[in-house]
Amino acid sequence: MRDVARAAGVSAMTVSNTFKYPERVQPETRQRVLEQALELGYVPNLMAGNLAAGESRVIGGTIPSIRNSSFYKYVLGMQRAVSEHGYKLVLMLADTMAQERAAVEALIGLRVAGLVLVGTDHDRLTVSLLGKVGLPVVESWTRGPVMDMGVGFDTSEATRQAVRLLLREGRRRVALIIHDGPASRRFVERIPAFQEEMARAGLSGDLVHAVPVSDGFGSGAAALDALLASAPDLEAVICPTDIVAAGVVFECQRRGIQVPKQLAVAGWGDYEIGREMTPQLTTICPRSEIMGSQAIELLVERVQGRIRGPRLADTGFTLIERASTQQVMAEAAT
Amino acid sequence: MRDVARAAGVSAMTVSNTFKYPERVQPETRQRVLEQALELGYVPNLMAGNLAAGESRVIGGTIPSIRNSSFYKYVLGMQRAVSEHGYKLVLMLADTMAQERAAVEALIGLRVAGLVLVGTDHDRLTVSLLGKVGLPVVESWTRGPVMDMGVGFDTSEATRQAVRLLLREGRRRVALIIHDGPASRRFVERIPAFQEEMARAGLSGDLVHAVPVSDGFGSGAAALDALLASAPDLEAVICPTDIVAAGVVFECQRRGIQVPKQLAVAGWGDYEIGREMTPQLTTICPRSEIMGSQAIELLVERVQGRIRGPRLADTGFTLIERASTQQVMAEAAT
DNA sequence: GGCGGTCATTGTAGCGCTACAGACACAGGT
DNA sequence: ACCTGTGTCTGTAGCGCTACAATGACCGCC
Repeated sequence: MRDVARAAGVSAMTVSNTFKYPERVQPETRQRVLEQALELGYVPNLMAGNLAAGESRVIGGTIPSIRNSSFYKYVLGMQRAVSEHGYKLVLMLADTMAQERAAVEALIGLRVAGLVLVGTDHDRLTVSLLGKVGLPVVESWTRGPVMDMGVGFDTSEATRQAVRLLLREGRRRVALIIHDGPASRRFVERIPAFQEEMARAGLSGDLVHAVPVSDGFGSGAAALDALLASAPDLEAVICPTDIVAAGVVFECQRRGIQVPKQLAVAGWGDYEIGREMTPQLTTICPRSEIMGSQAIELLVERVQGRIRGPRLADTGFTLIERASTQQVMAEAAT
Repeated sequence: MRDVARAAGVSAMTVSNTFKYPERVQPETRQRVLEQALELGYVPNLMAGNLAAGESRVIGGTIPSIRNSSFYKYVLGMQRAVSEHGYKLVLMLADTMAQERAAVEALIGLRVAGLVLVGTDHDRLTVSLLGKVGLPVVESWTRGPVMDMGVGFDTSEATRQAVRLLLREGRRRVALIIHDGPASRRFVERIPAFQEEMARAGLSGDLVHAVPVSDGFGSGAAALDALLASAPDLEAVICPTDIVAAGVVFECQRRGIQVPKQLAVAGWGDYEIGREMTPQLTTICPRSEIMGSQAIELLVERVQGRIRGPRLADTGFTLIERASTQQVMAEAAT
């Protein structure tokens, strides 16, 4: 900074102001400073700046995996919102709670202005740490209870709507596939909603099967295999993601089971593949991008002191009905 | 830090050492400090630390999009390698050159130890800036020429191998689909290799069609449409990604074109969908995870002064032959 | 008993920047 | 001539930490 100041014939403070408060310095002076900065390859040291100012315009986020296209849109939403507010978004990967804890510590170490985490399953230490440092935190993909603020939609209601759709189409023997494993507890929430809705129709909600996240399409094949073994009269499945649903459909094609005629398949997440494959997948669209931007909005408002206390934003969902669950005329329509 | 020091009855320096050089302080003292830190929710301020020490253990990365599963593995590889070396990885999204420039500036501002960028297409200012600050940079998914260091594989050779495979299977009318748009210039490299290899077999290499990245599966349908319009006798297509290849296959299913019998379809990237769909996709496997970890290895070695000067690591590729291009017995084998 | 060596711990200076208060020039009003 | 205000620029102190040198305390050895 000193070099730039000298080169431009001004004081260090003027260089600082040029970058932080451009309107405080005269256009010509600013111009001269910027030219010299460019010439010398000077980029203000954010670390020193934030240290001195005691605040940062960086928001941290952890993402459990970048495999899914829902997360893609979710991150896009966050990115768009941070840009609009003049913040930066830095992301760290966290597939396990231990990794999440390490990521959160690093981000606190960077003294980010706020944090966006996925879900409500966190290490005890992570939670107590966040409580102590008092950093604004948004938990996404959840309806709570949250540490501080949350964004998400009602997955129980979404599950119930999916069940009702299948029942309306005349299916009786309906199964629910979920994911299990350390980072997947959020799928478990869907079970009671599924069972309640089945019970309300006088049906059994015992066909629940869990598969690991990591197997992707393969999970669909495995789940179908297991479900058909215990229920050969299976008529419909609700999958944890469109990926699994696609896996189920592909496996049906291999086995000669007709979808949707013999088996209705509902997905979750409105992935691209669901729109493109044949038959197209019925799915729950989570409006991930809005969830991402909403998370940032909450954070920014909190940082700016415009809101305080716990918040929980409902970003809604849509049940998109497509060919994979439609009993009648499904093939004729193509 | 002072509070922790007071609470543990030691000096601030001892607290600092406890975190930065645990072996320098006696186990009991260390224990006492760590307890107090946990109690008070103290996390060392990385910014102040890095500022004082003049170095950081953070590596920055930009990713153009987190839509693809190749990038998923690539990022996983980087993450694994940074953990092994005691570094942190912070990621920023950059879909356009302008966004990349902003991300690079922010990361330089954070005074990261090194940077991993995707591809060699960068804003002029980004390149000159990186040159001036002298930060170690790895460009990935490329064979150069690079600013500093690079990792990647020979996409021309991969293209040639794909063409040869199709010719061996007896296809003559072969098309190449690529992506275009600002962030996709790397696909263009494949064109000369395609045309050369076709010419070598005495065939025309004029069937080259570009589609936008953003349309996903839809690009496949669009490309097939355009190609069939100009060449109804089309026998094979090489796609820029497995997503596009899947889109082509889905479109063929809609139109009643048999794959691979009437049309051979080769993908690129070894995405999950290519293994799971029917027919399975022939594809170029880029070994993305190794590319990610190799990028970090280069950076760490450079930072530690064990290597200097330009580097270009070849992480190789594999041509995986599956049903979507096999002329004979393709259906009988299922 | 004095000396060097080792080890745990501690002061001090300074990393690069910004908040804040002050300085200085100039305009306009009285 | 004096004051007030405005707009632009500058000096100083200090953000939280670490490098480095320095301080003791203790040990073993001649």
